[in-house]
Amino acid sequence: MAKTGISPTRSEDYPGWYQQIVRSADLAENSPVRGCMVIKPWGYALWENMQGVLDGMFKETGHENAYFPLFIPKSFLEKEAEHVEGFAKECAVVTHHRLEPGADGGLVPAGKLEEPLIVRPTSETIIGHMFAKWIESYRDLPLKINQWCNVVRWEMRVRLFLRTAEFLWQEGHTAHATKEEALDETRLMLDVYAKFAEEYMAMPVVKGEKTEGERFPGADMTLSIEAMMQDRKALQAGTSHFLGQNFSKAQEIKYQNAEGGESYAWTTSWGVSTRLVGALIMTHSDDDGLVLPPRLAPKHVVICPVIRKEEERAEVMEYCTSLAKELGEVLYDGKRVAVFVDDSDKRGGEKKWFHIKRGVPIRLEVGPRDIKNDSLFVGRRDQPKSFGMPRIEFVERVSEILEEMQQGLYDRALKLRMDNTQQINSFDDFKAFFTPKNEAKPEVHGGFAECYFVDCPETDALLVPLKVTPRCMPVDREVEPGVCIFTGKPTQTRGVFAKSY
RNA sequence: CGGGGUGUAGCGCAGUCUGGCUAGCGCACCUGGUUUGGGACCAGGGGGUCGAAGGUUCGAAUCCUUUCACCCCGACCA
Repeated sequence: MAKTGISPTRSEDYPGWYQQIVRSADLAENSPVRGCMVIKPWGYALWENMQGVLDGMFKETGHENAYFPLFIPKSFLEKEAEHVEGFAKECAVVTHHRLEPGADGGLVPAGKLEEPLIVRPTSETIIGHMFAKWIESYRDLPLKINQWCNVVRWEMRVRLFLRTAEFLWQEGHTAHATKEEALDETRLMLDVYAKFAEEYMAMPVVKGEKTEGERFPGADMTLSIEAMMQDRKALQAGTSHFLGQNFSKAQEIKYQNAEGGESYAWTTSWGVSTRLVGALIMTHSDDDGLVLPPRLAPKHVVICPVIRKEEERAEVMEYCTSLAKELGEVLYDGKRVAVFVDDSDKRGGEKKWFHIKRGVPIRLEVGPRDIKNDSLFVGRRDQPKSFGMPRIEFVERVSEILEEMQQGLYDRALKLRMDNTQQINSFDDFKAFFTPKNEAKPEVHGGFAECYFVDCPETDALLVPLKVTPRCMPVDREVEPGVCIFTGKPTQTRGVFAKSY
């Protein structure tokens, strides 16, 4: 069948396809508030599953959750110079605390605040302030805190989940006695993110260090995980920052060491956001709709009763209910298989497409014919054709099938990345790699280019017209001497370059 | 903030140049019927102060003035 669930398709119009996926899968929609989205139940359930897994991983690595204020006094943000510069342009500012009736019948702000409050764009400053109070002795370290919250960054251009003015995230903040310990923490949390991305989202990532230009404002080192989307652009999916003593010095996060002297703590921060939902969509979904990795899918199996005559209803429904109960006892990935019966009065085809678009991994169709044979009609979201299978066999194998799907998604995504990653050794080849054949309406092109380079302003300047950025300098790779393809200088640094979101 | 564009039903649009019946169409929605192993069909129906304000006119979605909002391309985007 040529007809696709989603129009436009990926190759016709990738950004348009993305928007349609979000809409058709009922994940989120725009709100009356500029730049802010409404996350709908199906999208939020997905986020909740992500939260659940990550939260468990944070706790396993010794972190505790806490909550800090939404508002940050302006003076707090002013303490770390680079930090101010990085965020000042995109802050929402609260200046009043009351509304009064105005002349034209509307309301006007009144009660001007002595000091404006900033809606947090990130919480280093307010959390650092509290850390300074909580930390007195080396015995109070390390301090490892995480917060799940919303933040606001006044973006001019927004895309649902990928970049919105308000978004949900977690931000981890830790303080350590030594530099080495803080660096270990920074690396550890990057590993946690990479593990989550690969094992749960089925999304392969490149772990690496950011160049100076791409670094978090106020950090000494920023690590990130970078994933390739289906249009071959890179998406930064998580970051972990080593903040050195920049914030501890700005905020007086000091402790008394074992020798009795006073030392500044070493701090880190790390975060992932609802952008991961966007990453998930762009990694796996196809021209028929959303595709969810089973480990994060809010529902694994939907049972669609096929009822042709009213007399059949009771028997079919009873069969479906008992099947749902039986499947619900099966364990997948350490939890019960999430199964539900869709008894809405949609027609068969419409119902099928509804669940395809929403990415439910497995659809089961059960009608009188199947009941007679004690078999099921099984549709897998990763395969175009449905097939019959005895009920007993399906119940036995459901967990295995889900895991097979999970692995299949990862393998497919990894293949896409490998097929579109090239080692490039000259600037001419580099330009050719990133220049679309059709400038007016660029086709899907490029990918990840791995090149020797020197992180310097000359390099950055050459990248600007190509709209390419250094994504990261991969860690865990052997270092050999080479020549920078941009400046011709000798170097030992290799980077991954790509167009990005 | 610069350049371009668009505001008409929940969504997508036509109508505006050249003013004129009760403002239309597709999808969605509601009702009834026929259907139902795959995105149904037939019939009927509900839903609009045409972005806002002012003006011209016998008459404005349409012309004029002002204004607001949004979108696209730049710029910006830890």
